Amino acid sequence: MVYRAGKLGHMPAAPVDQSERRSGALLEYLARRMRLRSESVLAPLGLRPRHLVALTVLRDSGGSSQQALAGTLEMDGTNVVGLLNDLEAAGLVERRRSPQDRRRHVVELTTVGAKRLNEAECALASAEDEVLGALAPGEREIFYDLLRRAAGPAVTCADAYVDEER
Amino acid sequence: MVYRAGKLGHMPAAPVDQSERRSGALLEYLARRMRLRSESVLAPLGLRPRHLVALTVLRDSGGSSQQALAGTLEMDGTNVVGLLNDLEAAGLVERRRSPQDRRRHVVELTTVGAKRLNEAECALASAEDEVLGALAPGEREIFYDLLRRAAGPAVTCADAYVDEER
DNA sequence: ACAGATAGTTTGTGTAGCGCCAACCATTTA
DNA sequence: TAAATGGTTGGCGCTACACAAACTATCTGT
Repeated sequence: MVYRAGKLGHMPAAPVDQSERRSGALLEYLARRMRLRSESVLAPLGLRPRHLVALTVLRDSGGSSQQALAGTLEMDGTNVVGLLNDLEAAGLVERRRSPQDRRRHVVELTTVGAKRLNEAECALASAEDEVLGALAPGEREIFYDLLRRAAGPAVTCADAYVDEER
Repeated sequence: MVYRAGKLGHMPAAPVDQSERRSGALLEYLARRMRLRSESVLAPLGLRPRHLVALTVLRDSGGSSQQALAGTLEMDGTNVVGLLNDLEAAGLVERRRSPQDRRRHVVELTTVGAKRLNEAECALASAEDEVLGALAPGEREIFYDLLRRAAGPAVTCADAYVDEER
């Protein structure tokens, strides 16, 4: 549904402000700031933001096939391979062949991986403090909750193995 | 330095409880999904997510020097030049020399730019619907508000080149 | 008025992420 | 047995970005 609030958007200075949900640019903006800071914080741990995302997904889903992971992360399968290679080389993740279908790899966090993820998240706290500094603790809590719920469907959908067609 | 659980070492093993600050990965994740969708929606308008961010900042700050813009966007000055070249070539933005300091360019949205930004945001609504679909409208409102406040300080701060009425 | 700093621009270099294609293996399914 | 599927590898090409160097125009301080 495309609603034009009216084609009159003009007036440079004091208009409309139909700021209902214009989250796109803001989200991008915030995420960028967060990433810039995260990178430096994460570097000593040998991780990059992507890795964190992948690890988080894996923790929350409790393991998934690479294909499903590629789906959740919305990135190309071939690149997922590289990502997992990194993580596995670091011992943070494990690929096991699925007993049901031995073509598949079931990817799971290792204990070390979970621990490292935890550390990383702690280390990240300062970055978040900086980026989300304008929010009060309570608000940040809400923010986190909303983030999680927004991301949730894809992430929490742990079954991850159901898929055909496509 | 290796991060150790040290002083906040309560709960070394419980995976679920420290759900306070976990926004980093989620933010990144959501932003990525949003960007993927935004790109396709924005393409027909000849814009990319970065442009959107820049335009948004410019609108919200009501104009700023390139240097200030580089600061807000946290990107290198030389790359801002290219970004603005695009935008100016498309007539969405205008560089005027500052009367106070003629070395400076004051960058401002043009009327066309404001209009285009508006259109882009409308076009983006569907992308947002998709990505934030799990949130109820009211929640989305809150989410947007939080985003805005979190981003706010940096954006609103811009050294206020007083200037209205383009 | 001159030197040095500053805003912006241009060009060029290097790095990294990522989508995509193609070839290939192991395995499953028809 | 043939075809489809999950994963892997390698390669191509594009884009974003930081960074550096050189240049112009302009400001500022002594």
